[in-house]
Amino acid sequence: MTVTIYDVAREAKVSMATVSRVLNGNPNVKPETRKKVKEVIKRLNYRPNAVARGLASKKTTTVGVIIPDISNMYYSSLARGLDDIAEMYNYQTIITNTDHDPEKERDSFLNLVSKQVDGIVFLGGTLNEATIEDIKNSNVPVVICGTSEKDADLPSVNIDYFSAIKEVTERLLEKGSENVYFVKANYSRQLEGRIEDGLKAAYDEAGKSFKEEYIESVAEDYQTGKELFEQLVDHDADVIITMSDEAAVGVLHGALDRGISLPNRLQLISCSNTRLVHMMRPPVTSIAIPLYDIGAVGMRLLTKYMNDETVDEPNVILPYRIEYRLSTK
Amino acid sequence: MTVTIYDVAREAKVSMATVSRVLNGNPNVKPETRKKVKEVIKRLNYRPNAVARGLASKKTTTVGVIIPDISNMYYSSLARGLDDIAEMYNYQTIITNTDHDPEKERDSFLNLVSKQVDGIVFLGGTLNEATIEDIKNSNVPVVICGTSEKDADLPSVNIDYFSAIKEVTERLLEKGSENVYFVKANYSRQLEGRIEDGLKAAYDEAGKSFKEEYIESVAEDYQTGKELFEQLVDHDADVIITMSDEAAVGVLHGALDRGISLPNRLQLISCSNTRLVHMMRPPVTSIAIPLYDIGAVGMRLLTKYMNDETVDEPNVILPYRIEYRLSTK
DNA sequence: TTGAAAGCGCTAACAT
DNA sequence: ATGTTAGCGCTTTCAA
Repeated sequence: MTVTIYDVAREAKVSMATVSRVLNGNPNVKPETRKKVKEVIKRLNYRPNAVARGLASKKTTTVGVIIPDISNMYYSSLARGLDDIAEMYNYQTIITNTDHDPEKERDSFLNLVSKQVDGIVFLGGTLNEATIEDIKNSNVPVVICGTSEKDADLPSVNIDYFSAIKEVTERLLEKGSENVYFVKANYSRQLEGRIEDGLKAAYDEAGKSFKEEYIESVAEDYQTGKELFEQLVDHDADVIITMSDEAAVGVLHGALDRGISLPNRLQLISCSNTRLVHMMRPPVTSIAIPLYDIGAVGMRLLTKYMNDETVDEPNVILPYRIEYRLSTK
Repeated sequence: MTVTIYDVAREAKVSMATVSRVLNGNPNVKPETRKKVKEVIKRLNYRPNAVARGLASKKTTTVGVIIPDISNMYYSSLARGLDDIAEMYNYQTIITNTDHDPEKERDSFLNLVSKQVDGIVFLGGTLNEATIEDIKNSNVPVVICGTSEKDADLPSVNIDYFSAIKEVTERLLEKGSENVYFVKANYSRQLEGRIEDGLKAAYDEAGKSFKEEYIESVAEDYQTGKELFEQLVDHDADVIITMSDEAAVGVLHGALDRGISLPNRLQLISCSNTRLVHMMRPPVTSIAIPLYDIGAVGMRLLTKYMNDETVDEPNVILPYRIEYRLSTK
C-alpha cells in the first residue's frame, strides 16, 4: 500500500542500500544511478518513513520544547525564535505546555526522551531536583532559556536580569523615588530571585533601606494586575515594576481608573518586551528582553550539542536594552 | 546502555511478549506475573522507546499542528485549546509555523506525514490545491480549524462568520452608519471572503449600496493598522472593522492621535477575541470568537477520526457572541 | 497464560 | 560503486 524503500529499489533495479545512499546524499553513487533512483522516487511519490529512519539511525530530527503556556506572548515569542532556527536546521519541534507545574515538566521531559528527540529546550521552566536528575541521567542535550539555572550547570541562554533591574532602580532612586515595588509573575523562581537581588543591590548602593514588602505577590495577567494595584496604592508605591507585560497593563489601567497620572504620581516599568508594551497609552518603559533572540540563540546552542560541535560558552548572556518611555520620568 | 524490553524480560524471567503485554495493559497476564514485571520495570527504570513502538504499531501518539505564527495571540490561543485536549488524550503535538506561505504549509504537511503522526490540524491555513490533493492521498485524518474550507470537504471547526458580520453590520446601518470598512489580515482567504459576503448582505438588506472600496487591504499588526488608518480616514469611514485585534489597536491609536474620538466620530470593531481587546482604552467591541474552544473542539474531532469513532457532523459551527463595548455606539 | 518468531522500514557496517 | 545482511526496540500473530 504505502511505498517503501524496497519498492523503489526493485523499480530502479538497484539494492535498497543504494536507494538509501541517494536519500542521504552519500557521494558514493554513480551519477546516472542517482539520477535513475531519483526519478523512480519521484514517479512512485516515495517519501521515507521518518519513524523507521529514527529507529535505525537514532536520530529523529525532532526537538522537544517544554514551555509554561504557549498562549502567553512572553513564551510564544521565545517559541517563535526557537522554531525558526529549528526549521533552519531541519528540525521539527514538539511543544508541551506545563502551566509552571514541575510534575508536568518532568512528565513532558520523560515523554520526549522516550520519543527519542534529539534535544530538548526548557523555556522559563522551574526544574525541580527530580527533573534535573532525569536530565543528567538521560544523555539528551538540554538547553534552558529565559531563566537562570546556572546552579544546575546546564547550558542556558539569558539576559543579565540582575544588572538590568539594578540599572533601572538606581536611576529611579537617584531621581527621588522611594518605594519601588516589584510584582512577580511566576515566570521562574531563579530568574525572579535575581531580579529581587538587583533591586536590593540598587537600594544598598544608594544607602537606602529595602523593605521586603516591596516585593509583591504574583500577577501574570491583566485582571490580576488591575486588582493588585488596589493593594499597591495603599502601600504608597511610587514605582511599580512588573515581570509580566499583561500585568503592567492591568496596573496601568488600575491607576488611570483612580485618576492617578503616570508618570507623575506613579511610574511603571515592565520586564518583558512583548509587542504589548508598544500598544499601551502611555507606552510603558520596559526592559527590552530580546525574547525572539533568546529562543533563537537557545536553539542554535542546542544544534551545536546535537551535532557534537564544541561549545565555548554554555551559559550565554544576551545584552539587554532599557527602553525609557512615557510611563517613567 | 539503554534499558530495553529484553533486559526487563530477562530480569523478570519472562518473554518480551509478556513484558509488552504488561506495557500495553493486555488483560491476558497472570496478576502475579504482571506484578513481577512491573516491579522489574520500576527497578530498572525502564521506559519504552516510542520510536520502536511507533514503527511496530503504526501509531505515534503524536499529532501535527500547522499554524501561521505561534507568536500571534490569535493562533496561540487556538493552539493552546488544541494542546490541552491533545494532552488529555495522551497525544503530543508537533507545531510548525508557516507565515501563511502555502508552500511551507505543504512542506510541513508532507514532513508530518513522513513522521507518521496520527493526525494533523490546520489552524487558519490557506491550503492550496496541491496540499488538498496531498491530504486526500495520504490517509492521515485532518481537521481544519478557524477557517472555512467547506469546499474542500474536510472536517472543520468554525464559527459562522457570515452571520456574525451581518448581524453587526445590520445594527450599524440601522443606527445611521454609512461607510463600514473592513480591514483584512490574511488570516484565511475563505474566511475573510465570508466576512465580505456578510458585509454585503447587510448592505443589501438595508437597501444601501455597498462599494468595493469598503474592503481595505491587509493589516495584521499594530503598526500597519496605525498606518492604514491614515488612508481610511480620508475615505470618510465612520466604522472600521478589522480582522486582527492588533490592527484594531493600531487603528484606535491612529484615531486618537488625530483627535478623532470613539465612538462618536469613528466606531471600531475587531473580529478576533484575544485578550488584547480587554486591554484597550476604550475597550473595543468585538466578535467574540471562542478561539480556545475552536482549538479544543478541533482536537476532539481529530481524536474521533484517529480512533475510528463515528462522526455525525464533520463540519462543526461553534456559536459566536458579539460583545458590544465602548468603541461602538 | 505464556513464548517464539516474524516483521515494521530504514541505516550502516561489511563485502565485493 | 553497489549489494548483502544484521540490527534498531518494539508489537503482534501464531502455537503451545
